Amino acid sequence: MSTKDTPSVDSSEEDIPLSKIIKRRKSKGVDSDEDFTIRRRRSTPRKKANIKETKKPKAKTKNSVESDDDIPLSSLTKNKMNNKNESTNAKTKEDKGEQSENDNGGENNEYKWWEGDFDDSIKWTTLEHSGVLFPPEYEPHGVPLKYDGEMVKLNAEEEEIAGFYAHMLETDYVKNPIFNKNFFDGFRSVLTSENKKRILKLEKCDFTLMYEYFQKLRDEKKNMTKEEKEKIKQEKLKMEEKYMTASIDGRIEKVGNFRIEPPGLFRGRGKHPKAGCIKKRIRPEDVTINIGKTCKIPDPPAGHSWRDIIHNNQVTWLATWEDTVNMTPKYVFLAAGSSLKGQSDFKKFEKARELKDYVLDIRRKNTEELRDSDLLTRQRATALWLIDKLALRAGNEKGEDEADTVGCCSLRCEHIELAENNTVIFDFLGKDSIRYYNQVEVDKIIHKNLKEFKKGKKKDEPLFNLLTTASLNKYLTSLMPGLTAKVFRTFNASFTFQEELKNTPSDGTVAEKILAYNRANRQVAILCNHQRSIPKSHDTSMTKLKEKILMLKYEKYLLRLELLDLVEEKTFKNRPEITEMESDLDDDVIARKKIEKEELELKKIEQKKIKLEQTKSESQESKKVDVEKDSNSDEESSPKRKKKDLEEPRKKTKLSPERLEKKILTLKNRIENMKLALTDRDENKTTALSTSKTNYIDPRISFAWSKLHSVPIEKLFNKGLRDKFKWATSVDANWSF
DNA sequence: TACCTTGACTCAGAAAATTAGCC
DNA sequence: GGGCTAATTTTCTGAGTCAAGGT
Repeated sequence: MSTKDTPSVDSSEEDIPLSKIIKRRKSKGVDSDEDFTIRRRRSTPRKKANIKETKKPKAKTKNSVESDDDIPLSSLTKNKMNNKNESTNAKTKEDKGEQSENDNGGENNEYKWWEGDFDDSIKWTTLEHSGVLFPPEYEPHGVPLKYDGEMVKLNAEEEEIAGFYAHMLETDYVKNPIFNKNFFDGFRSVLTSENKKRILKLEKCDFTLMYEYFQKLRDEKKNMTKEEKEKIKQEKLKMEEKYMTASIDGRIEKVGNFRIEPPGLFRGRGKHPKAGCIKKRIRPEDVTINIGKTCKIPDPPAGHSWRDIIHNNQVTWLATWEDTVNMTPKYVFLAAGSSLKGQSDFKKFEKARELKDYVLDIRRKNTEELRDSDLLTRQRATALWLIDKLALRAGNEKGEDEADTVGCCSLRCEHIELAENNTVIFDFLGKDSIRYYNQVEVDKIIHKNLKEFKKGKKKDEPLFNLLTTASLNKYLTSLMPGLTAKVFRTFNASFTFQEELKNTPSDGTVAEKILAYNRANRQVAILCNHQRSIPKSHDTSMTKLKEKILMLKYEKYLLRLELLDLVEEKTFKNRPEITEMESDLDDDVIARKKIEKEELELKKIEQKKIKLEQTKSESQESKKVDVEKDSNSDEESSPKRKKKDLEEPRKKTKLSPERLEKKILTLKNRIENMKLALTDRDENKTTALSTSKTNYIDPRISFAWSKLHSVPIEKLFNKGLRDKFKWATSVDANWSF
């Protein structure tokens, strides 16, 4: 089970109702940070100016007017965002370097919204963009479908749909009966009446000709010359360029998903009832554009028109259309590194930090409510306990036409098993149909409550039958403004991460520190149940890496023997790094590595010989001498010789003791680093670290840690993350979540 | 419902490893 | 033999995709 070392309740306030405590604290200006062992981050009360309550946008008319008269954001005052005592000395030269890397196209006048206040109820005052990019029109290839052994010529529409399926022949989707049924229904619906009479069963359809044709195209593309590939890339870039950015309040920012999703088969996850349904082609007539009122409306593709043009500056999307499978809206947004997304991220993490001031009281009140006489209250308290301790998602109700996945509020009796010693076994499919399995020892009262909630219910009945996410969130908001179930996940992820980072060896190497960082990250990923499928090549690459380490150890062993031949061992009396034998390098391994090394050398010699013979046949006699020389060495390396060699003294490098010593130490470092990489990779095979890093862990923790331990931020965040989190770069080494 | 965040997966191309050739 | 560079192959990374959540 994942546990978190979260703060304990302040005993002096234990018996006072939560609402009174909050009121009392607010009136006294008491900051509950005192309750925490982690470092305080501010002396002034948490600024509220930056964290405005999220106003529910008013119901908007289709053509609501943008407020062009609003004050430009850039003119707003300097801020308190990374509070003064933290940020004043944090602007190092290094920071400036980082910023220049992050800004748009190398310009230095980047909009640093985090250095001022921002009002996020109005998302923009002017917004200009080029609309969306449509996928190319379908071009028929004429490859037929085989039905019951006979060729069937398809028209363009039929062929396109058949092609969607043919593309997926090697995937697991085609093993899913729901996927197949939905596809086949969709396919038959576009068939001509003649083909409809003929094509009756999917099992009799053979898409391999099309599949092979697509493979051929793929190979051709792969085998293009570098120049051809580059030309295509440039052409694509040229075509896409204008869609890639938008001008928001006069600033150029990147657009995220400017490409309209191409038609295809819906790849619903898990047992999604609509998996395999046809996603129809989206036309300009389906797309609504959101743009500044005075800005130029992008031209739709020739012969087409947009569905609608609106000017709604209370939302961030640039375009929207309706998904033809689930009838839900899809949007085009700015990229993750944009100011709007950055502000949203910042707000999210500040909200989670705000919870730190409330969480002790909320937990205490919740502990009381676990024993409340009212059933709804007990259910709510138990659910909140699970959300807090296990970082479960809220768990909204889901429709019949969606995959059967659950979160906390939608858990059913069948999803938990009550075992001995107050243990609860959770086993259900969560978001994306990822299995959540956890055996947890819980508080006695939780076990008792769950038992009570299950009593008399069938296995498919809801565990928390009186609770909904809406009612839970309404309750949470009454405890802290803007608090919802989701905030607990962010709070606990960031808090856990910060706590785990305390295990960083401050005198360790950079590699050791990174391992500690990844381990902390991994604890969060485990807590949030972020899984990934084991990479196909995992076992092979692990074996390879292990063998490589052994080979290095063997080489180090040879050098050590040589050194000890030249220098007396007692010289290295207090130098275990020189004298110590590698624990896993026993006689068998030494013998095996010896053979491997020799085989490698043999191979090299043979290759050299082949090469030389080629040269010889091509050119003059003068090479003959060399060839003979090599042939001799080959003779010596015959299997017979190999066996003999095992008992013979090893070859020496004839290096000086100083050089030998240096080489041994270099090898030692290489071995250590490789071992760390191996451990890291193995521990990571089923856990996806990126999701928590991107969405749940406050990036300021990482920037602070990177400064505190002198680990380059590039080792922790890739370019995309550095761009996304540029607002967090200026925290100092002692910043605390 | 509308709007936005969270999430796993894919695949192109970057990076690393390996090989070849030269001095 | 060793050090270096360039070419080629293999492995890994991350940007992009779009589905699936929460509020």
